[in-house]
Amino acid sequence: MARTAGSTSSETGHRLRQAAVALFARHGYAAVSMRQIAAATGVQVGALYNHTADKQSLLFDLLSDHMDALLAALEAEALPDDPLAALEAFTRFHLRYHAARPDAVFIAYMELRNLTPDNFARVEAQRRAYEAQLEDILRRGSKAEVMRFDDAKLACLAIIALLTGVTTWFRADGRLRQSEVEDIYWSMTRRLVSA
Amino acid sequence: MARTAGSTSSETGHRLRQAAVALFARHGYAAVSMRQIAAATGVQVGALYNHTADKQSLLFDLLSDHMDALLAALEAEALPDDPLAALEAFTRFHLRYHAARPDAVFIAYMELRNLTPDNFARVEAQRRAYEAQLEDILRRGSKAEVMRFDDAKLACLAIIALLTGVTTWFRADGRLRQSEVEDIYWSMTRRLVSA
DNA sequence: GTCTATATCCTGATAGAC
DNA sequence: GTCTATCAGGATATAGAC
Repeated sequence: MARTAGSTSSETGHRLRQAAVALFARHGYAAVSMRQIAAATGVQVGALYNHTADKQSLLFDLLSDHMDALLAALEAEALPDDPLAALEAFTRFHLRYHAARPDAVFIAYMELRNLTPDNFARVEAQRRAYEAQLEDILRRGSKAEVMRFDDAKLACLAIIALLTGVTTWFRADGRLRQSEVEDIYWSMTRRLVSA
Repeated sequence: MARTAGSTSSETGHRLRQAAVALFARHGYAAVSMRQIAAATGVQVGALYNHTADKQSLLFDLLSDHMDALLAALEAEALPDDPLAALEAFTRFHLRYHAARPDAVFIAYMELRNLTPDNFARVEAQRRAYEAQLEDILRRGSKAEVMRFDDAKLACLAIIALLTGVTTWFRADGRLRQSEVEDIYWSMTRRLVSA
């Protein structure tokens, strides 16, 4: 597990993490003080340290737990064997999962540089494990000649960037519904690698 | 002009801005102190304030000047009238310009949230002006039936995300040369909107 | 234009009462 | 588990000598 200290299940611990995710997403890790987090949690600052060893552990736990949950959710999807069907399932899963938790997604790639080198390496490994699943789909699609691209690694990174970019503008009450966005982005992803 | 105080042309002013871009890109605006910037500039902290009104103005000037320069460089490209040729020119320009100044590009979209609301609005307007150029190409391509997509705005955002994502992994001494990356990404961009 | 010194405030983290 | 009080240090920004 990612946790180094403190409890996840306690009510205060839960509120602490919710407050930290929201504040880090809005202002950035370095710009948010433990006092601000305490206020948003509804306790005094000293009480926070019953639930996290320090500020760095708090950030690491948020990121690492997010990546754990993302990987677990993807595995629970049970992607089809057919490469094109798997790519569609991955695309829709990625969009749906990320749209549902914009704050956690945002800090998971904006606050990487505020992790200590050790913690960064661990979160990076989790991120690579996730991307490896997409790259595997692409390689299988290329081998089966139902997909075509110049470079599997770059196609993988391009699709991740394309899909994750949605989080910067998507709003649940915006012009387009979640399902419409999914359809449009699946259309673009399919074209990107079409044979 | 973006500048609110201080000089651009002085030697110290120039070093200050170079140091600030590098440090903000590596550690983030909020995590970098004026003392660190002074040390990297080669002066004492008090001297910085002869070249910038305060830390916020420094950030704003860096971002705003970057966007100004990006827009000016794009206009200097004199994109072709033909929509597909224009899209290729835009794609290669974007990749080339961004690969050449990774630090400035990085902070230009990572540090937006550390701008005051007024400053944020101004930089956002500059960014929209840049994206509007791409959207115009796409609309002309659609009208001429040499491009096809479900939604011009989303296709625009998707292409920007796709291309800008390159900055997160591209290294001049990496596996691929700049020209190879350009070719591969132009290939993917073309497919994305192909009729 | 740069320096040193300083004002004022805020930071993460801890100690010990309850 | 939460509180109050506090420590030691670092933050931005300014003043005034040179």
